[in-house]
Parts: sequence; structure tokens; C-alpha cells
Amino acid sequence: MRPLALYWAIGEGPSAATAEAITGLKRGHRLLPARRTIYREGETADEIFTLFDGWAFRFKLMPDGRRQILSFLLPGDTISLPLLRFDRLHFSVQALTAVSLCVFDRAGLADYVSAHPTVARRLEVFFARDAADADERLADLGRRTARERVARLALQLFARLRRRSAVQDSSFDFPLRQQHIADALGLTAVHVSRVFHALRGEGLIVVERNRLTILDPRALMKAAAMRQSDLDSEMN
Amino acid sequence: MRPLALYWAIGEGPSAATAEAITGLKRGHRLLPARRTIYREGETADEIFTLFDGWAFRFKLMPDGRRQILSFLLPGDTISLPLLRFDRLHFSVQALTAVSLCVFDRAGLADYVSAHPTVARRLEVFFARDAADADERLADLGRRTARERVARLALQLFARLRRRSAVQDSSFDFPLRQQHIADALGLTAVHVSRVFHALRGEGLIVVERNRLTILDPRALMKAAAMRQSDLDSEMN
DNA sequence: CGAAGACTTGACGGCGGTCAACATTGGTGG
DNA sequence: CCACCAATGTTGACCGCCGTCAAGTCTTCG
Repeated sequence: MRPLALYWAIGEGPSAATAEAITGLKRGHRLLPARRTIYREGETADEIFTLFDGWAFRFKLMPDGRRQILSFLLPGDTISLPLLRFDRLHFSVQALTAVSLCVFDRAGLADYVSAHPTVARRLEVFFARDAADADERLADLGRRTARERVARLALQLFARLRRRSAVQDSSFDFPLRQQHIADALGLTAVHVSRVFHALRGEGLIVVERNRLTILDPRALMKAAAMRQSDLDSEMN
Repeated sequence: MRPLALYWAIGEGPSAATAEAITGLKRGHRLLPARRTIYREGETADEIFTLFDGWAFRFKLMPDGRRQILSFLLPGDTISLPLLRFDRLHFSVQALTAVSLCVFDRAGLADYVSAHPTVARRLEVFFARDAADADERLADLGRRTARERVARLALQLFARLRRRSAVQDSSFDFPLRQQHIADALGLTAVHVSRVFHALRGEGLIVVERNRLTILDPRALMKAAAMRQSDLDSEMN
């Protein structure tokens, strides 16, 4: 179920006609190496990207250098879709691994959406879901311990990758450095290391050679204070 | 500039026709006392509310009782607009003061929006802005100190209330209890008390008798690590 | 006026941050 | 293919911001 271009944002079952039309709007692919900045906060752009392959992340930088990672982007995720409605975005995006992007013409996509109310409505739902996701994370950062946050991140990535068939035997490629995890969860890299050490010591998860393995899903979900239904609602 | 009903969400300058049509969709007003639950997470509802007068807040409750306040709602804000697109919301809403709500028929509003692409597009922008706001707060909770968070909250409320002409002489009605501030900022009420004590000692702000006064805006913005442009972009 | 809620203040503790040294990994070029 | 160097991760010592607990004061409002 490798997602083609915008399907993820447009929703589950676009009609064949819609799919074809959107593919037609695609200007092409673009390959970028790891660590490359894909979009810089405040920039204008006449292209809109989606992530075809590889990992990336959205983040905000503060003047003094502090960084907050807002979300991790996986294959099929949109990267700069809000550019459809705004001239500038309030976050930056960076490639985590080497990535392949789908490139769309901003104006062309906007025209297409304007002309197709069904698609526009899906966009609306998409943005609303984005806000709901952010609210979920707010509760994580405001009211959860470091241990819960790390456990939850692992389970959320697991769930999202599983939908992309990128999980084998409860393990998956994991290109995040501990600094990324720290910046996403409001911690320091040193403390992330300690939490992983503890989780590993209890036999819950292992990270080695850029691969994360969930050894004891049941116990991990308990550490994350998550129920199955919480996991299932990780739709994206 | 008391906002009528949905104008806030629909945007700055709806046409007279639009305004009239939306007013026509309003089923009526509803008065609720302080502390009353307006919407409970996961409920279905055939009514959609906006806040006409008073303060409220959106929040999530965790099974063990921890609470995260997602945002404070001021007159003119929408309360449960995402119900247009979802059957259930992922947060609850509670009145902070006595409130007056505008009540809309969910299906009627949905029909109207479907029939008016211009309005639909404004909704889309509205949801996207919501997500951007949440991202902003993520950076607050993840990467700012308690002092910065409190200073920012004061300034953000100041800016939002000023647009509603609810500020006189740098002071405004302030019905929040310290527990609310704590639950919004990921702190404890005790620590919020200490931060206020410090800020007052430095002559930055005073809170007394349900009124907050900004004594030294310049210094407060410095404590908040905010620039004027940051404040201005508090659009809502 | 009484009671419940809200705020303040102090003592103490712990989660997580800081600093630093060292180990390990991985990328790069010779 | 190996050697080197930079990036990343680990570990320990120590610290401080903020949480917890509790007692006491102040507000608010019936």
C-alpha cells in the first residue's frame, strides 16, 4: 500500500478519476539527501511537496537555538500542504533520511481543489485531523513523564509504519537520533538515552543498528498508558 | 467589535448576505453557569456552539485524572465547530465563567457550508490555523521554562482581548484560577503561584481580584522571549 | 458568619538537565 | 579495505527546576 502522491491527504478511497487527475498534477519527483532542509519557516514557494519515500520531520527553531520537533513524517505524508491556503508556513521541514518527494504545482493544485468540492472537503477534514493530532501531543508534553512519552512515540511510529507495511516481526527501520527524540518530546538526548536504557533493561524495546524492536507490546503499552483503541486511532 | 455568531470562524469580512444567512441558521442562545460542562469528549451532538460571551476552555482528561487544557476560549471563538466534519471530538469543553452560547443546528450548518464553497474554504483556513496554534503551544510546553510560559500566556490573552476591546489601561478581567493556568502550561498550581510572585516582585504583572494588569509590557515581552510580531500573529 | 475554595509559603524530594569523559558508530577519503 | 575523524550514544556526578505535601491565610459567596 505504497501511497501515491496525495492520496493520503485526499483520503482513503478516491475515485479512479480523482486519482488520475491528481497524478496528472504531479510535476515530478525530487531526491534529497539526509539532513537537507526541505522547507524553511516563512519562505514562499510555488511548489507543494509530499513525502514519497524516506523520513522527514517538521520543527520550529527558536532564536536561541532551542528546537521543537512537531511531528515525524513518513512515506505518504504531506509535507507542505497548508501552502495551498497560506503563503508561508510557521514551521520548517528537514529530511531525516534520504528522501524522495512528489512535487506539485501550488497554483495548479489550488485550482484543482477549488474546482472539486469533494476534494476540498477532504482537505478540510485533513487539516482538522492535524489539529487533533497536535492536541494529542500537547497532552503528552504537558502531562506525561519522559518514560510515557518515549513509550508512546515508539508505539505510534509502530502503528503508523504498520499501516505502510514497513514492520516485520514487531521491528522496523528507525533512523531517529536520540537528539530528534529529545526535541520531539521536550527532553534532552542524555535523558532519552537513560529512558531507553531502562526500557531495554525491562525487556520492553531494543534499539540497535537503526532498527527498533518491540519485545513486549503488552508491557510497552502499559508503560505508555495506552489502550488498543488509542493506538488504532493513530490513523495517519 | 462583538462578533456575531460564526463570523470569527468564517473570517474577517463576510458579505452582508452571508452574515444574514448565518444568523438565520442560528437556533438561539443558551446561558450556562460557570463550571458547567459544555461538551464532553466523545459525545455525539446535533448542535454546534460558538461562544458569545464569557470564557471557556477546551481540555483532555486522562484516565488517572491528569488534565491538559488545550486552549482558552474567548467571546467570538468557536467551541465545537469540528463537529461539522466529525461525529465526535477528542476534547471536552467547560465554561470558566457564566457563558452565553450561540446554538446552531449541526445538519443545517453542514448543508449551508456544502452549498457555499466560499464559506467552506474559510473553514478550511480556520482548521489549518487551529493546527498552527497547537504547534505553537507544542513549542511552549516542550522547550520553554515555566516563567516564559506564564509570561507568554499573559501576553497572548492580552492580545486576544485587545482585539475584542476588552482591555483597559493594560488590564483586563481574568477569571482563570491558578489550577487552570497550571493545567494549560504543564505545571502545578503551586509553581504557578511562585512564578506570579516572582513576576510581580519584578514589577511585570499583577493579578488581583480577578483582574490582570501588565505593568511593564517591554520587560514582560522580554521574559516571554517574544517579539512584537509574535504578538501580532495571535490572530484569534 | 461560616464553610469551601483559592492562594501562599516553606520544607523536602525527585525527575530530568548539565557537564564532562569516554565508548561506539558511521561516514569519508586515501 | 582500512584508517581516521566526526557524530552519536553511554555513563556518572552533580544540580536545579519544579513537584509534593502540608499548614496557614485569604476570598468568596451562600
